Amino acid sequence: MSTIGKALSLLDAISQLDKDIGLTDVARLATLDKATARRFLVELEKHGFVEQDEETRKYRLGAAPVRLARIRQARFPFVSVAAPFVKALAEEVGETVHLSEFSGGRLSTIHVEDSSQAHRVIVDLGTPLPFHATASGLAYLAFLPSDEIERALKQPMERFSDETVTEPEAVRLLVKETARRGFSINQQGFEMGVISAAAPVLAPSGKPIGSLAVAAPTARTTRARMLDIGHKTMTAAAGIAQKYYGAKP
Amino acid sequence: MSTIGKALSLLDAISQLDKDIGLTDVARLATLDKATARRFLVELEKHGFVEQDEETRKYRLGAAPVRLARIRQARFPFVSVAAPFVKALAEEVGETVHLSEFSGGRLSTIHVEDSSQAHRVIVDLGTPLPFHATASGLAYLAFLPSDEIERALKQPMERFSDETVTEPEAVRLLVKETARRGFSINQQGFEMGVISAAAPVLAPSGKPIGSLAVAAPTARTTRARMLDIGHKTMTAAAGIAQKYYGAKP
DNA sequence: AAATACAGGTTCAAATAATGAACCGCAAGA
DNA sequence: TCTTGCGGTTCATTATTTGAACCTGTATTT
Repeated sequence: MSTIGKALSLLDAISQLDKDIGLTDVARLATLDKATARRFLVELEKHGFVEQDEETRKYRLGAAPVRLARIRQARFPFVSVAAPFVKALAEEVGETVHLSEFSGGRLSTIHVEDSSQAHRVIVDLGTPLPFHATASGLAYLAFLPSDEIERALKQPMERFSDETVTEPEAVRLLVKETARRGFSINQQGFEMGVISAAAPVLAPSGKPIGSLAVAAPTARTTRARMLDIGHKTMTAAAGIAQKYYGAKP
Repeated sequence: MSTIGKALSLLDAISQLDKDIGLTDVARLATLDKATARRFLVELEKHGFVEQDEETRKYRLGAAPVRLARIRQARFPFVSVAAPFVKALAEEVGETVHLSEFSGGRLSTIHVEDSSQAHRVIVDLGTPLPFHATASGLAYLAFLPSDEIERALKQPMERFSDETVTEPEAVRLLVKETARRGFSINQQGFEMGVISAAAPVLAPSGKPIGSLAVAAPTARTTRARMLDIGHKTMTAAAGIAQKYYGAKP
């Protein structure tokens, strides 16, 4: 892997932490030598992607991405266009709704609207969503060209819970079902006790750019309710796509 | 410069463009060999920091910073805390107000609230604000420890307009005046026809983290009005700091 | 109070990755 | 048809990255 790739992976590792991290730990986490990690951190800090706490000497994500994100969103306001739909859907179904976007070879959560109920699913911002083990991932996969689906099915499939489907053949079936239905359902494949339904947000070309997903505790879901939620999610996702691509110059 | 630094500078160059750019052009812009630029772009694209238009083959800023920015803002909600103050100030003074943050060795605009007036100053998101030639920069400088001020004054000072102050001694005077007064005033030093007033947003330690600035067309400003605006900006900046540092865990 | 452990940070010879001139193939314009 | 300029690639040369061992300061243990 190139130096740049390694540095960006280090940044990625830091971004997935919710607290500051020391040099030794971050080097171990990114499987880099301490000296190498330090050089990368210094370089990243120079550009504002990382910052070091002056007191504790620990490192954390810096402010530079905020600037870049504002620029990106001025041209491609995906989150701001989608936010009202996410909120409306969360209110309609009374469950946590999250939006993910494909970027850097994976799907990551970029917006969350929590359910108003006390017992609700918590989704972390920035979490990478594995294609085979989440409703969002399946919804995304299902609308990819078949050669890209096959390529994704060849990747090793990590097990996240007792219910994770890790057989390529079984995943292929789920993907086909999702494509036919228009939305996906994932039962506890990522986290026990959570069932999700998701629909892709499609570009005019037909290519998915991300997913909209509802995550509910299994305790209050039935098959019928999930199908209903799935349909509503599909409608909302289509609404996002229409507004996002319609409003652009 | 390290490979990482070069790649991040390339990313920075791309971010400052408001349209897509081709390989040859971006290589020239970043003063890199075409082959080198391509390798960097591929690496940056793998991680989602850059994306290539499938049709035109041109490159643009990717979606990865959006994810990182959301994570950063969940912990340090500088923009979202400041936004209401920015808006209120814009309404109060009837001019364009912008917020900048120090990151990666420079001050960049991260939020803008346009004046409601037809004749208004346009501030671009993401624009780097030179310390010596903008009100924001002077406000930031003025509250730095004196050794850091001196270091900044030793940097070469670019001329942006006929009115840009480029003499270190003259800038030092402006900085001293700003420190005494609590806010800065910059008359057409960055762009002709624009006069600005700015105040720093200070951390509890006393270190500035960014600036709040009002930019008005010279045509409708008087010295008295700018002083009034300056005071209001100072109050708003202090409000941001109080809320930002008060609300944190 | 001395000893230990471990943190952040640095050094420099050895190992590896970055570099760029020259190249290819293609498409638009002359 | 020929030329120009684009995106993209190649590979011998060159410069950068690498990491074991090293400092130094500070908690923690004995």
